[in-house]
Amino acid sequence: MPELPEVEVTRRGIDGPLRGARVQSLSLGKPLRWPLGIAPATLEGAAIDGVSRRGKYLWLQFSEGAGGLLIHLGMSGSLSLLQEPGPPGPHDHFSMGTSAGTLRLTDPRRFGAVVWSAALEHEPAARLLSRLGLEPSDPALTPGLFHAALKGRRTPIKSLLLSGEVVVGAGNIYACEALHAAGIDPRLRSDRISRPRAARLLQAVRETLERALALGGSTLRDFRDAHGMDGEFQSEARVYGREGQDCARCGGIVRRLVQAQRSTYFCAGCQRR
DNA sequence: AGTTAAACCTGGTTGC
DNA sequence: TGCAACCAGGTTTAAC
Repeated sequence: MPELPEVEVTRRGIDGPLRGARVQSLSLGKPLRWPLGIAPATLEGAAIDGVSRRGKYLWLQFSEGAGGLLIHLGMSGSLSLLQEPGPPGPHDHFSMGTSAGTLRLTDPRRFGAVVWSAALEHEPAARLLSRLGLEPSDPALTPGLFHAALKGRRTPIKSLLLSGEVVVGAGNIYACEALHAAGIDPRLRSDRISRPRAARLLQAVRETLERALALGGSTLRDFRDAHGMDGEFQSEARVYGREGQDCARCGGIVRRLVQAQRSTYFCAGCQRR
C-alpha cells in the first residue's frame, strides 16, 4: 500500500502528537512479518521522543535508552492515532496506548512489521536498513552520482527503481509514474541510460514523490493517513492502473506488462528505449 | 556477483 | 450463484 509519500504523510500525522507522550499499554494481534523482539510490558512507561523516517520505514524513538520501534506498513498497512480506540478489529495487529492516544496498525495482509531495536545502528534495525539507497531529498544524490549508480546495473530500470538500492521511496505506482514523466521505457537496461536521461529521471522521481506528498499520497483501496483521510494523488496518475486508456501526453495506449512479478504500466508511444 | 523466482498473507474483483 | 483464478501500494530469502 504505502510508498514513501504515504509513509511520510503518516509520519507527519503522528510525530507531533506523540512527542513527549508516554506508553501506557501495548497489545498485539496476529503475527506480523517479524516478531516485536521484546516483551510488550517492557515498554510501558517509556516516553516518546519522536517519529522519523528512513525510506518506507518509520522509526519511533523512545527516550533515555529505551530504544525504539521500527515500523513498516508492508502492502496493506496503515497507522492511525485514535482518541477513542475501541477494541481492536480482526486486522488490527499492534496497538500502543499512550497519553496522546492509541497508535494502531491495521494490516490485513500482515506484510508489515513492528520491531524493537536498541538503536537504528543496532540489530535488527541496522540489518533491515542496510541495503537502502539514498533518500530522494538527499543533496548528495546528484545527477552524476545517480548516473554512475545506473552504470553497473543490467537490470531493467523499473526494477532498479523498485529495489530502492539507488534511491529509496518509489514503489510500484511512483516508479511507473516517474518513468512516464521522464519518457523512459521501463524495460530499458539501467546501464544503457545516458547521463542526460538519468538526470531527467532523477528529477522525475523527486517531482513525482513531492507531488504525491503534497496531495496526501495515493488511496487506491484502503490507504488513510493517521487521521483517516484519503490521499488524492491517484487521480493524477498518468499510467498506473490505466491499462488500455489513452496516454494524456501522446495519445498512445497505456499498456501493462509484468516485471519482477510486479505490474508495470507504461506508454509505448512516448516512453522510449 | 547479479538477476530472477518463491515466499509471506488476506481480500476484492473478474470470468467461466 | 458458486467457485477458481487473478490481482493488489513490499521486501527478504532461496535458487539459477
